[in-house]
Amino acid sequence: MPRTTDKRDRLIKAAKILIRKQGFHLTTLADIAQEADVPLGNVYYYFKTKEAIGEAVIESRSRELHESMANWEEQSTPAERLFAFVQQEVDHSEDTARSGCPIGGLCQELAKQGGTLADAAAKLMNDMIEWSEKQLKAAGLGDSSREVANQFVALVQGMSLLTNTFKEPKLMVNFSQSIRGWLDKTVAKGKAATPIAEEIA
Amino acid sequence: MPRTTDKRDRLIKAAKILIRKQGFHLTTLADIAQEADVPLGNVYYYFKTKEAIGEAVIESRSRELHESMANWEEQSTPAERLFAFVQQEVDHSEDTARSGCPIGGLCQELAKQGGTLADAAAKLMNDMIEWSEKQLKAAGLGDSSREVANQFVALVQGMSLLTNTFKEPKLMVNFSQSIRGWLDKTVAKGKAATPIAEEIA
DNA sequence: GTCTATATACAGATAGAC
DNA sequence: GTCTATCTGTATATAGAC
Repeated sequence: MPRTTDKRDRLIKAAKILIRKQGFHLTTLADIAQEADVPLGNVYYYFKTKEAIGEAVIESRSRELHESMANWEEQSTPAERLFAFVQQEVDHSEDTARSGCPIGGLCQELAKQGGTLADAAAKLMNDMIEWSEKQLKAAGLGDSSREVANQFVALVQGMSLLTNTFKEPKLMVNFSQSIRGWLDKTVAKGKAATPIAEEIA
Repeated sequence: MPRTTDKRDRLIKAAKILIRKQGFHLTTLADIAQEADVPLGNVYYYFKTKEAIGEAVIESRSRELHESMANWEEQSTPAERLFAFVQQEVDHSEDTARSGCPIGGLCQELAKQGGTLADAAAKLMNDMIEWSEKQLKAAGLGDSSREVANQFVALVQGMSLLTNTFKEPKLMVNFSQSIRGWLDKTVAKGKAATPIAEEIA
C-alpha cells in the first residue's frame, strides 16, 4: 500500500474540501470518492478506514499550518507576524463564511468523540497557540504570554465561528482592523491587553 | 398531538444533554428515547422528525438564554452585567470542558447544512451579541458597541472551544480574570479596547 | 395515547473478478 | 492495482396491534 499516489492525493484533497464544508460525520466515503473521481471500492486500497482518511486530512492541515507559520515568521516584528496570521484569515474570509475554520471545525466536531483523531485535531490548535505565545514572548510580554496567546487564538476562532454562523465575511475583515489597533497599542509596546476593539476614547 | 407532556419534556431534556455531548448528527433517536426512558416508536408521537426535536431543543436553549440574560440584567452596571455572563461560563466550565458550549456547538454543526435549524441556532448567537451590544451602548461605547460586542462574544465562544478541545476548565477560569480587568479598565470607563488580557505594564 | 415490529435507506466495509 | 457487486449494521421513519 503506497504512502503517496496520485489517487491517494486526490482522495485527501477531496476529503479536505468536503469535510470542511460538511463536517466529518456528514461526509460519506461515497462523497469523497465521487469528488476525487475514484470508485468507492478503490478508496479502501488507500485507506483502511474512514478514520484513516481523517488522520491524513489532519496531517495535511498540519503541514499547511506549519508552512503558513513559517511564512508569517518572515515579518520583521512579533506584532507584524501575529497580524500576518490574522491577515490570512481575512484572505480566506469568504471560505470561512461558507464553511468555517478548517481547524476549529475539526476540533469542535472531533472533541465530542475523543480518541486519536480528537487528539490530532487538538494538536493543531495547540500548535497555533504555541506559535502565538512565542511571538508574544518575543514582544516582551513575559509570563502573561500564554494567557494572551490563548485569548488571541480564541478571539480568531470565535470570530471564525461568527463569520460562519452569519455567513458574513465582513465580520472577519472588520475584526482585523480592530486587532491591528490592539497589536500596535499593546503588543508592539510590550504590554498585554485583552483584545477587543481598539480604544475609542 | 399535545404541545406539552411529561414524556415530551423528558425527550427534550434528554435530547439537550445528548446533543450537547455528542453533537446533533451523532445523537440517534434511539439514544434519546433510551435516555428519556421512552420507547423508540413513541418518539414519533411527539416529534414528527429528528429535525423537529432539534427545533424543540433550540427553543428550549433560547428560553434558557433569555432567562439568563434577564438575571444578568439585575446587576447594577453594564460592566457587571457583562461579567455575570462570563461568570456563568465559569460556573459551567466543567460541562464546557466535557461537551463544549451548547449554543456554539449547535451553530458550528448546523451552519454546515443550512436550513431552518441553522437559522434558529444562528438566532441564539445573534441574541447573545445583541444583548452584549446593549450593555456596551449603556456603558457609553457608542458606535463601536456592535464591533466590541462581536469580539466579546467571539472571545467567549473561542475560549469555550479551547476549553472543550483541551478538556481544561481552568482555561475559562483564567480567562474570566483577564476579562474582569478589561471590563474595569475599559467598559466601566466608557472606552473600548480589544479584550485580550489586562495590561501588565 | 402507547409500544412492538418492521420497512426503507444508506452508511462503512469486504470479497473477489479482472 | 483497480473496480463491481455486495455484505452487514444501523439510522430514520412507519404500520398497525393494543
